[in-house]
Amino acid sequence: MKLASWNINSVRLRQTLVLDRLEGLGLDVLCLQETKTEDQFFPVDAFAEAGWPHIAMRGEKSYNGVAIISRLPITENSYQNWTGRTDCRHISARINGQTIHNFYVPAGGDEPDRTLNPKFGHKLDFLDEMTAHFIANPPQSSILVGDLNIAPLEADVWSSRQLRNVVSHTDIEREKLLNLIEAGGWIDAVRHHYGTEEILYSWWSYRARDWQSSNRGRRLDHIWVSADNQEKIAKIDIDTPTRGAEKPSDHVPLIIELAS
DNA sequence: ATGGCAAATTGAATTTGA
Repeated sequence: MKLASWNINSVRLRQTLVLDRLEGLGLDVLCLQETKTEDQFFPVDAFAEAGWPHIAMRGEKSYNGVAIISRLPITENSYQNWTGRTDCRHISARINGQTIHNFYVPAGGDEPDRTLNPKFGHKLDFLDEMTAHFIANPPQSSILVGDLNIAPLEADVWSSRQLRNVVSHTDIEREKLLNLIEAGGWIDAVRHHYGTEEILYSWWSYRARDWQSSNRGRRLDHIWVSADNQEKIAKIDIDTPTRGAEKPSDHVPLIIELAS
C-alpha cells in the first residue's frame, strides 16, 4: 500500500496542484490536513475522476479540516473530538486491513507558556489525550500520519539552539511527542528509514525570501506505523521539490510504501 | 528568535498559521 500525507493549506485553492503532483505516483491513499472547507464544498468529483473515489472527511469553514482519500474502499471510518472540541483535527479509516489515523495537531500559538497562551495549553492537552488513547488502545495494523506541529529531534530543525524556545521545538513538546511514540506503541517510520542524524524537513515558512537558499525548515509532518508494520516499511520519500511549485503549500508531501 | 507571507472570512482589516 502506498500512502501520502500532505498539509495542503486549502484543498480548494490547491486541488489542481494536488492532482498534478500526486497523479502518476500510484498512490492508494492520500491524507490531507488543513483542507479549510466544509464537507459540502470539498472537491470530491475531482478526486473521484482522478482515481480516488472513496473519501472520509471532516471539515469546517476556514480552519483545520482533514480528509482520507482512497483508491481502495474504506470499510469503516470514525473520528474523535479531542480536548472536547469539534474542530476537525482527526479522522480515521480502515483500508485494506490497515487502520489509518490522520491528525492535525494544534499549532500552539506563539508563546510557549500555557498560563499566558491557552493555545499552547490546548496543544499539550491534545498530546496528552492522544497518548492516553493509544496506551488504552494499542495500535495494530495501523498507520498514523499528519501535521503534528512538532519537530522532536535536533535533526528535525535548521537550528535546535535557535528554536529551543520556539513553539514546535520546545523541550516539553519534544518530550511529549517522543513519549507518545514510545508509550503509544508507534514507530517513527521516517526516522526508522533515514536514521536519527540525517537532516529532514517537511515545512518551510512562507516568509523566507527564498525557502531553498535560506533552508530554515522543520520536520512537522510525520508518518508512524504500529510495531507489527515496522518490517513492512519498503520506502519513504519526502517530496521536497513540491515546495518549489507554483503557489505551493508551506508543507510538502510525505510518502510511505508498505509491503502487503 | 523571528518573519520578509499566505489563506479565509468579511468587506480593508482581522485571524490563524508555526
